[in-house]
Amino acid sequence: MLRFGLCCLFKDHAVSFRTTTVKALVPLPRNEQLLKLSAISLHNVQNLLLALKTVQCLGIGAFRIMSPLFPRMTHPEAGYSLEQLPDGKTINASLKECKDFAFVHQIRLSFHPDQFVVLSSPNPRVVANSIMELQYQAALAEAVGADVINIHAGGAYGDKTSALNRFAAVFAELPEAVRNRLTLENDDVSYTPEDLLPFCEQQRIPLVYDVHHHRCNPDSLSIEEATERACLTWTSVGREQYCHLSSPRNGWDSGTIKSHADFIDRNDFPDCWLGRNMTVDIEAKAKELAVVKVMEDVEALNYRLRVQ
DNA sequence: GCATGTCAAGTTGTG
DNA sequence: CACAACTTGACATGC
Repeated sequence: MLRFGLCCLFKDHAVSFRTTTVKALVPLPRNEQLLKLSAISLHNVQNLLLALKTVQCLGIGAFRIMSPLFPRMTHPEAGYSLEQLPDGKTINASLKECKDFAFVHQIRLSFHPDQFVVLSSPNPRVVANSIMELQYQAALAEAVGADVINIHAGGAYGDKTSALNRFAAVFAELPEAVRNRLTLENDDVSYTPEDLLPFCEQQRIPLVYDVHHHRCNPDSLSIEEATERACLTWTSVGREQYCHLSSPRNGWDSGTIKSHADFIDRNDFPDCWLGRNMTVDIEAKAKELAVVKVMEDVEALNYRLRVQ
């Protein structure tokens, strides 16, 4: 069965996530910082549960959790632990509720740390910060039962092989909670599926195949070949494949193919994905509306196949 | 109230 | 060399 995933936010449903900035926190005395962070974190975890319930009502099978669910948690100055927050106990209880709900309803959960997490960087400070952030996301993933923390390979620095070697050295030393969740995704400027597949196969890191990035940044592999080989990086470790799908904002002949459209053009849905066992995250600005539309389109495509 | 500029962090490619 | 694009709002500030 194909299952479809929503990324982080909703368009029409009343689910909201709050955040704050270091700039706003730093002038406050510590106890007021913690009060503010506590209120935001509590709000966010309660809305995460609401998000999961909404997703379940819509028949959506996966949800990507916003990285700053607990904003600034790993920041050197403003950082904190849940135990330090006045509502820490309630927050932990709510996390458990999210985990139970996702398990009962089989909603697959994932994280996607943003571009600042770069394990291949030649700069040790960047790598150290990245590891901190991954540890935070792994603790969160553990608490809610998420099986995927997906990142990009990072910069190429003019030499992808050396960059991937640096990545491998860091990967080997990561805590188990990070290592067994970490996945790599082909990106739209540097690393193609062809660059990453041998590395992923060798390191036993699952490859999240982003077909939109592959179309923006192609290699010698067809979509069918990339899908199949990426699939093996998941099934060989007993896991369900994960892919990403989006459509270009202004069509494929515009100069802005990398930016995401509101909805998925049904022609962008790869035929070879029909009937597969995998999760597909829908990266589209119309959020849950776009996921629901893809599910309807795929239903129609399946119907047409059955009739033929 | 409402409009507007800002927000921790990295890297690449464009103008 | 500066800035936008990745993702995207929500927040903080100032009128």
